[in-house]
Amino acid sequence: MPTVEAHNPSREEVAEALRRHGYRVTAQRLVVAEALSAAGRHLSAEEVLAEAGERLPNVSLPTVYSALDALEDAGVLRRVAAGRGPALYDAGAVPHHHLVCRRCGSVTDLVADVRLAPALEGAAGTGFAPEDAEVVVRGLCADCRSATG
Amino acid sequence: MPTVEAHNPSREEVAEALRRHGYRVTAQRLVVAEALSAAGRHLSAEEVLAEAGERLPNVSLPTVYSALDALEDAGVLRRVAAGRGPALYDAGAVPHHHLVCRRCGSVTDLVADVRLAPALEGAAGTGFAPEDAEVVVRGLCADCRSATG
DNA sequence: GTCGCTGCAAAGTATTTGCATAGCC
DNA sequence: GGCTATGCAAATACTTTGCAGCGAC
Repeated sequence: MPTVEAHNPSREEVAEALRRHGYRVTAQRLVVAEALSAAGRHLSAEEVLAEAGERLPNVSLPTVYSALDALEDAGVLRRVAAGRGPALYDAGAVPHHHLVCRRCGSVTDLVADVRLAPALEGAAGTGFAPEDAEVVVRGLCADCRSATG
Repeated sequence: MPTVEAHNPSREEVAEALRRHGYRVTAQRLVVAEALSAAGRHLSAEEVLAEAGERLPNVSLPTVYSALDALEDAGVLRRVAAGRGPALYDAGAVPHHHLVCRRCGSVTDLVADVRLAPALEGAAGTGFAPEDAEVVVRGLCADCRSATG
């Protein structure tokens, strides 16, 4: 159950975004985007492969990585700044915040109303071209907190 | 030139923090903390090894990782949520924000006044024990912007 | 004196690259 | 039809683990 309601872009919208950024539209890329949307949570490349593999045979891990790169560049999904372990991908086009556990590396969504405009303006002032911003809260998740005190 | 003035904790303060968290104080750990402070920017484990190696002979990469783990747990430094490539470490005890380039993975500091209290409160409400929070702005750095349009 | 930390080597995991073929535009 | 993306295999990059000896407490 996702903490944030995502828009879940349609195949058309994904295809459109890919074309607009100069990428070709392939079945693999659409399936990868769809698998991530359907999951409704953060998935690693390997988990994406498992999901996508059920919808399309003979999908390989390198292809998943390649598709994730293209989709990220097209703005359809984003790579989540995880702690340790494999990188996680997030289907949401809706920006939201993340809770990262310092101990186990888990990443969960957080809904909070934070005014990020000052950060975006400050970024633009340094020559950086900001695209989106999120708050990353680091600490201990409920499980790790009760386990280690 | 660091964008944020760090406090650069003394050896005593680092030793104190290690002891308080149940870690032993070793020359390697002090040197790793010192190398990171002296650099005044984000370093990868390998870069830390290069810096530390000049101050202490026979320091190995696994020891650097081990020292970084202990120091992070003791709150002396933090692992920066980087994009691609090796993880970066930040000596600053002072929380600040980061600009992450989606293209080249560079991470630079950002000074901005953002009210993070709502995020911390929201996190605490879910059972998560927040320790610190930062804003991560994603986009294209000046170099990548001019290179690819 | 005990137990954790280091150094070295080696393994393990995550991600990228090379090359021939298939498929989008 | 040209040129990019795929699939497979192999390589690379990063980080962790195992074990014997040293050193902090």
